[in-house]
Amino acid sequence: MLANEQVIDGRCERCGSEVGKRNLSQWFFRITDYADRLLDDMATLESWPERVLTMQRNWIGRSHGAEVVFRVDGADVEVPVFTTRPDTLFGATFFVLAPEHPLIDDLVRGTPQEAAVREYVRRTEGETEAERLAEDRPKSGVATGRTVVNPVNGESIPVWVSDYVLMGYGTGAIMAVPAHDERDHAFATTFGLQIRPVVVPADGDVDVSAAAYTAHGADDRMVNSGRFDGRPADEALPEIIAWLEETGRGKPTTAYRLRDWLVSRQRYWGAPIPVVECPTCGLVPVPESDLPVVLPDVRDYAPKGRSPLAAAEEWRRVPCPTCGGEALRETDTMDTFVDSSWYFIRYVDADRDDVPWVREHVDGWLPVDQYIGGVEHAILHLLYARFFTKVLHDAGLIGFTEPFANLFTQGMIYRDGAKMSKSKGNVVAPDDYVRRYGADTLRLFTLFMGPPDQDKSWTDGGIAGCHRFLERLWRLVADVAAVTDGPARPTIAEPGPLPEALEVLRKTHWAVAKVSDDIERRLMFNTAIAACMELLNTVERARPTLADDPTGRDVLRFATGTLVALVQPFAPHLAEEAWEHLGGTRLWTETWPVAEERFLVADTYECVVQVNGKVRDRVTLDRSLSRDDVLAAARDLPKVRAHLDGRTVVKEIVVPDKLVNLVVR
RNA sequence: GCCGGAGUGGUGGAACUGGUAGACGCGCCGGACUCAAAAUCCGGUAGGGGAGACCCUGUGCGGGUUCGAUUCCCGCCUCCGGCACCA
Repeated sequence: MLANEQVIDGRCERCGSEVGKRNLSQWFFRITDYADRLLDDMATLESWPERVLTMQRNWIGRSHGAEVVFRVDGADVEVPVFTTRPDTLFGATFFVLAPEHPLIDDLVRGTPQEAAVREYVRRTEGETEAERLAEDRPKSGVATGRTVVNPVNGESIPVWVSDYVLMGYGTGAIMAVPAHDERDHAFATTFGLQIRPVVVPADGDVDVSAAAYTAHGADDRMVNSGRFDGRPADEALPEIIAWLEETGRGKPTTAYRLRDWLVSRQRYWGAPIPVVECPTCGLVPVPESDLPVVLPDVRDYAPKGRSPLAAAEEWRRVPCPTCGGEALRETDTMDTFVDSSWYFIRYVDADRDDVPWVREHVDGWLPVDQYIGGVEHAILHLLYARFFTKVLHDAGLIGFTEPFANLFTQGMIYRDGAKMSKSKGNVVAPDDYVRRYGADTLRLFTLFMGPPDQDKSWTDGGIAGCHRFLERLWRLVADVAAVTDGPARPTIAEPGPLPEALEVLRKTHWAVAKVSDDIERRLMFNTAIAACMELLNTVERARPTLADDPTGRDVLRFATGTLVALVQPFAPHLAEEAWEHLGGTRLWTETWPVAEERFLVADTYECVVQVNGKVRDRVTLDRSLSRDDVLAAARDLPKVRAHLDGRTVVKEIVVPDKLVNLVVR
């Protein structure tokens, strides 16, 4: 019913009910075939957040090592194991099979241990996932009474069965090296098995009776390892792998933590898996001309351990696409993550009903330039979508191999530790705040709280401040509309005589540049909103003066109209109303304001003057001054002079239009 | 345990490319308006010293590079997130 990724602490990530085990034949996507490409292509995802890439990397969990074949004593059976530490092969003192290992039956049949082993296997099968993964769980296991031969030294070592070995990773069997693996060490200690060190640090022996020696010192040497004795461990490792390969007892291998993607769901809502089961032909895919398979109408949608579709008898019965005989449809439906893995491709051609999409259209629009989603999708949706894209590319259906060129992950909002999300019933109920302050205030505040990629804790405090800002903006608009007229945002050719007019013009153009950049490039809505607040403060301060002058009134209108336009993305309702109040019609059809270069740069700047790196004074200087003039002006400042008195200037640093630093001794 | 991310005032956060630390907001303090309160407006608000002009200290801790470090490098601490019996 669920994929590995959808089980959190042994519970369903959606509904929280306990996950149980049942044997079912189900459908998988072979995502493991793409493990290497999913990993390696991450190098091309330069702008993806590091944490997402890391999570995917961990999830795929590629590790290089070797497969080593052990032969069962007294039987013509070979059991391969996977190890990342072939250099510790000589230290293998026992061997462990996962309880689900298919070989167990044959190994114990008719032996005195058969009953005990079967009992143990039965017990572990009954355990829930949560029980089996519980932390600090004491090791359990049972001896089979059988032995296998260690290929490197011919030694016979006992075979045990234990649930600390997972059937789903590697080969479901391990060579146990208690001297150099913590888990094997714990097991050996529990059952009194031999612990033999084979890799030791250069400075002498290490006590492996208390704990495993798992470090990889650069000077580690081999001991108890036959002809490798005394060799540096890091040199011996590749030699042992080469030797295993030459003698046919092993080979280099790569193992992955990633499992195949279980897509079968025994639910109604989901795309039916388009397969027909025919008594004569077996499993037959539904021909393309009959796709898509559409869900039947059913009375009862509730899952009851088998798919609700199984009850739709008429829908199930179809002629076999191959032989035409009586056959039955597959009744599993697909995981809904399957749909979200390619919806963005379908969006490009959403109104077609003959084909899902036309390649030329899709290649023209995709990959998605900027994808935005929550971090919670880091390893589910985003990994699946990448996988689908590669599969569709390999099938020649699209021309690109990664779906999302740039990824931005927004943080989550928490209150009292619970996340604010659709699926968790919105702990911070927006409705209350919408009722109290309106949707504009809520939206503005949500964006003002901080950078959108960070998690946030909701606090009621600040929202009133955002509401106050919008009220002040509204009052400004009303005041300006009352004392001026003309277009909502007039064109300003010259600032006129008032210094306030120039200041307001500069601030307005500064805000346009800042807000545009914050929205488009930086995705920092909090600082964009702060810039709007600054502009409001400046305009409000200058308002009485500007209102008394004809050009000033134009500037006032211009600044106010611009401010309204800049606020529009964050508070659209109020902005539209305000725009109309200023005499405009539809703000959302206007073009975005553009900052004028001539108002962005002033003739003067405030030069910071440091002595030995410490700020001692500031002075307003003309931009046109030469380096020498700047230095002279700086040195002439009384406060600076006091710090230079009786000392020698050994270095003068001038950062143009910014600061001067005088280094004295 | 492994892997990521982050530590800045009372508080959310800002400082984008190594160049004025604390923008903007909240809170708090003082003032104006008011019979009073609310709302609104004005001023103040990193810490310490000083009557004051000013001075010193300060971006988790300890070092380093640099004329100059919240920003770069090395070593630690703490918190958050992901994975976790993965051989």
